[in-house]
Amino acid sequence: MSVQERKERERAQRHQLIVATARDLAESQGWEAVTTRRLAERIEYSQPVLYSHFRGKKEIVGAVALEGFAELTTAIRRAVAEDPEDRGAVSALAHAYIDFAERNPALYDAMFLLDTGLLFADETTPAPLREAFGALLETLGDIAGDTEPALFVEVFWSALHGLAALTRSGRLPQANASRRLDILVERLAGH
Amino acid sequence: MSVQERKERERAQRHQLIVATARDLAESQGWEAVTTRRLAERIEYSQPVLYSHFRGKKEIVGAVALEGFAELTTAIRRAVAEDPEDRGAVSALAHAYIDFAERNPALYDAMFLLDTGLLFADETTPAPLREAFGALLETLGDIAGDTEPALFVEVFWSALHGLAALTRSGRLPQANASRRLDILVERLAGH
DNA sequence: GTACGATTTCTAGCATCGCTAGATTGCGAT
DNA sequence: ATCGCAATCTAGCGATGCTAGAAATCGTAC
Repeated sequence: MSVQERKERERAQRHQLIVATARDLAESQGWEAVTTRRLAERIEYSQPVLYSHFRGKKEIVGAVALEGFAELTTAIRRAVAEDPEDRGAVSALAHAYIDFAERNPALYDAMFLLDTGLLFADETTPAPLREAFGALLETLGDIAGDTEPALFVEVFWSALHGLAALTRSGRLPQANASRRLDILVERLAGH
Repeated sequence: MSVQERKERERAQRHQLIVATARDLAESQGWEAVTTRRLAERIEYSQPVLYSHFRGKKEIVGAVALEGFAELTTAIRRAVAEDPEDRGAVSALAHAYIDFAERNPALYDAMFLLDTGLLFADETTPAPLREAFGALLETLGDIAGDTEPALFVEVFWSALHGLAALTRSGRLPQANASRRLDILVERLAGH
């Protein structure tokens, strides 16, 4: 049975190669440059191979997004751990979120902008998504006051996403991005 | 010179027909269904005619977006006028914004999601965009407190957009949308 | 070592996309 | 009625995502 195991291992490796290549390409030239032909050329296989791993391009973007959620979770947890005070933690979380979006624009797009078919708040929601939401809940739940924690987290997250999305698309000027974030945190977390 | 005038009038009419058709098509079947071929067929002209009015598809989407900004402005102003009390006005504005996004999803996408090449906060920013921002500023400026009004408005707007965008893309459940909005308004406007 | 059989991979192609060059038409001016 | 210009169309280019069917590869059995 060793042969089959090797094949599976190689398959898994190639699967990961596709995801990593798509991410690389997206981060360096934007998602519009991630075409099945370019992707196939980069991994040194023909296009149909992609379809033996993924249902289509959408699912490849989804796989990249999943990586993103895992990384966002650790980025948030790390930032909060460095500043565990209530108010400081919230601010650290917010800045970590925005930093993440700024440093991985294509990854962020895959997670929150592009259509990946990934289901959020649902029974079939992939673990990394739940985990990321959990990371937010851990620190933001404390300052929810009398509002339902999950709902408050969704609101906070939405506000962060709004800033990230509008800034990224050039609809908000790059300047004062940090001041905007501070205003938001003060109002949402304040007393 | 009446001939030339008639031609210009007809041209302007056709220009508007293209925009209206693109918007119709987008609102009824999504922007991915708005192709130059389908658009040309609907207006009963060949594709190249589109390019005698617009530089390309992007500019057509931009023209639709411009309509959206004008309509958003009146929607906000009307909502605020109906409830001019400070706190009520802010809540009315927020609900009007979210209602607008929900009722005109494709239009909203053109304004805030798709790449239209429209420049925001810039000298060359089209009037309807400035006007929309102005409408926000009129009511939100009052509750900015000691923070710079323009900056506060940007933050408020971002938060609204975050809610709208995540809800629209299915990343936030449809349920409780109104409660989320109330939480947001209370935290941003309250104190 | 060789030949078979199944799995893997590739070649080639489809329909569709945004966009454009060059032919063709139609219309106002003479 | 005819000419010339402007408006419009036909036809096509290089891409896109995706797939059917041919070709090659590789483990297995003799």
